[in-house]
Amino acid sequence: MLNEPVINLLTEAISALIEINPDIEEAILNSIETPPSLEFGERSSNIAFKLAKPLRKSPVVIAEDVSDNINKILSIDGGISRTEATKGYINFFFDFSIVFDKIYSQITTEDENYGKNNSGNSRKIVIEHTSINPVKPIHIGNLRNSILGDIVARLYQWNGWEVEVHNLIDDFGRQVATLIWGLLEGLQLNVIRGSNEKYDVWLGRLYSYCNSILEENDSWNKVDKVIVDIRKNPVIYQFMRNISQACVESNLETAWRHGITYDYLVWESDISRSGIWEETLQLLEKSELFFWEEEGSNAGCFVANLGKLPEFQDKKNPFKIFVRSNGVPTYVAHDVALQMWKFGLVKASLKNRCLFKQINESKNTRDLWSSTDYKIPVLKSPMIGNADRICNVIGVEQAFLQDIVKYSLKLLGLEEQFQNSFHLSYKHVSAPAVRFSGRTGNWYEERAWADAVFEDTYNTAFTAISVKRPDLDQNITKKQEITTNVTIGAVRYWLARFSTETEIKFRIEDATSLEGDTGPFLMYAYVRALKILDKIDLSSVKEKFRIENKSISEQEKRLILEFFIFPEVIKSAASSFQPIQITKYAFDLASWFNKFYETSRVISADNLDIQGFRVNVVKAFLIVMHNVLQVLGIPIIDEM
RNA sequence: GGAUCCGUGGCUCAGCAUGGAUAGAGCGUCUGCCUUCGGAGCAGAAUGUCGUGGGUUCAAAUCCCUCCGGAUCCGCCA
Repeated sequence: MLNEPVINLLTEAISALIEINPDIEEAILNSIETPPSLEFGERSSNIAFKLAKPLRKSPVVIAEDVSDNINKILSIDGGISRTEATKGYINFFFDFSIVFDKIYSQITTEDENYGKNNSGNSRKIVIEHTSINPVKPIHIGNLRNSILGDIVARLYQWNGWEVEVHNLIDDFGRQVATLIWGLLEGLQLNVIRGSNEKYDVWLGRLYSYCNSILEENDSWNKVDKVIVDIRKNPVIYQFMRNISQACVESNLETAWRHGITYDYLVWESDISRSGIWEETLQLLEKSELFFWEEEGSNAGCFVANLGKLPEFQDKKNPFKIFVRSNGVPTYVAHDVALQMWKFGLVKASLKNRCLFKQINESKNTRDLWSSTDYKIPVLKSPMIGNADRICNVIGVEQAFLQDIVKYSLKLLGLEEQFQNSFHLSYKHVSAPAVRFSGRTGNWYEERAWADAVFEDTYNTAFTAISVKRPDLDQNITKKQEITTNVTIGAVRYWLARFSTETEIKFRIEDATSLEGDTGPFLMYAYVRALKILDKIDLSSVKEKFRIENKSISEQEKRLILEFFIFPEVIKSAASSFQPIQITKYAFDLASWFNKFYETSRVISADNLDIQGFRVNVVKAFLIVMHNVLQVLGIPIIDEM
């Protein structure tokens, strides 16, 4: 919206110097940027540098020519008051009295939809996240996964996609079998559950204990037997399923308190028995790139020949085993089948039931469905799967396997699905001494569970609020409500504000921080803005005011510019799967509001025209900030 | 051995995709702003060979190569 008049003017002015072709059009489009400082205007173009070679003139001269041409054809209607050539750059200066008018009417008209677009065109994306083994509580590393996935889900909704969030429960894996082995052996008698201990926390301790016993006696083969029993013995299966279900429900409590919700729980055992692997195998067998190996070390295995793809040519071993010689498919084969199922390429005969009504931080309810082993489905379920796009949120250590999943689709000639398979990969959360690994059990680092981080942050926030709001001592319910919301905001923001390629170093004082580049900083800016409108007598505020560009301060201009770019940030963050872009934006927006707050008095403004203008700036800010917080899943509160 | 990612003030991180104006934040330190539209804030100061060495370019934190340091992956494990 801000760029369009700039592009039009540039194109017209440049056409006087050189013939416009699509390449130049694109170069003009890409040349627009935000200058480092407002002394260089509000928008600038470095197109003169790009034209230096074809025109065989210096960028400085070109910039001056273009700028002169623009000033000849300039009319104020587009909001641009003048241009200036500086050191080869062409800088555009806006008249904010005009520009703000436009953005204000757009923001107030669209209100809580400001920033949304329909580029998804109702296509469907399935986002899988969390997906932890149901034997332990959620730790801070899992929480990073969940929050990244949750924000990406919100982003896709804002981009007009239908979103379905899956959480895969691996109840057929080695970890569950280990736990079940321990329970069948009666090891729970040695790990007594505390009276207030959360169920998944206790299971986690028990699971850890099981591992240590197996390690001591080097008796891992006992787990192999349980793996078979779980599959073959209905009584043991049901026992396992009940334990897993209880663990998942305990995990869900943790997720919900952090504002994370799901649409569908996919149970690995249901998936395994639904026939999707067999169906997938039939499809794979039709391709000559997947075959049953008859000789060599892989004899008797069903393998994929990845060496046909340039991406895998330098691999030492281009053959990836999908089915072992004993007939059991590998993990990656399951993942390929699962991916095919999510795309609707194979039809699983799954039965579903509605488990819970989830309530998120905006008090909206959302049904949580689950696959089930019940003989008869409880209710008719909504359409599951049939995705146009898939995003799997999985740690970077699984990048190779996710590549195999994706490229298997390519080998099958499923180019469309190949292009729409995304792996949102992120690095681990680490402590100075230990890396939290769910596998080995050393995740059991004190205070690194999601619930513990929540509690620690809660306590820090509670102390802070006790100091800042002594008046709330009389209203403990309100105080707890605010503390809870501040905690959710702090933890969410902290886990989302790092690039996914950065390994987060877990330090409790960073995680629980409430000042500076944090969630509460954003929430506080919003509260401050609300308080202005609360306090001012709106009936005396001028709705039609006259203001000149020169009486609009730099802080006001910067804040208004932030309003403009929000819709672009929503698009960019979704297409790059980088929630950090939203946290950065939210922080900038709040920062500029705070600077505005310090320098531009609203209630005691110099005159009623300026006051009317500033009231509208505050109103626009509230809408944009509200929407950013919504995308981040940070609670929107009116006092703190 | 092969592959991928990371290395930016004392600490924790943005920026790199698509090369452009004085390399940005937050924390910590120091100085100011409590006659507060709510100080979880604001203004200012100090702190940088953007790991090293080369290359490409009018221009490199950003692209290419070398080396150093760190992480991860390359199972008939899941």
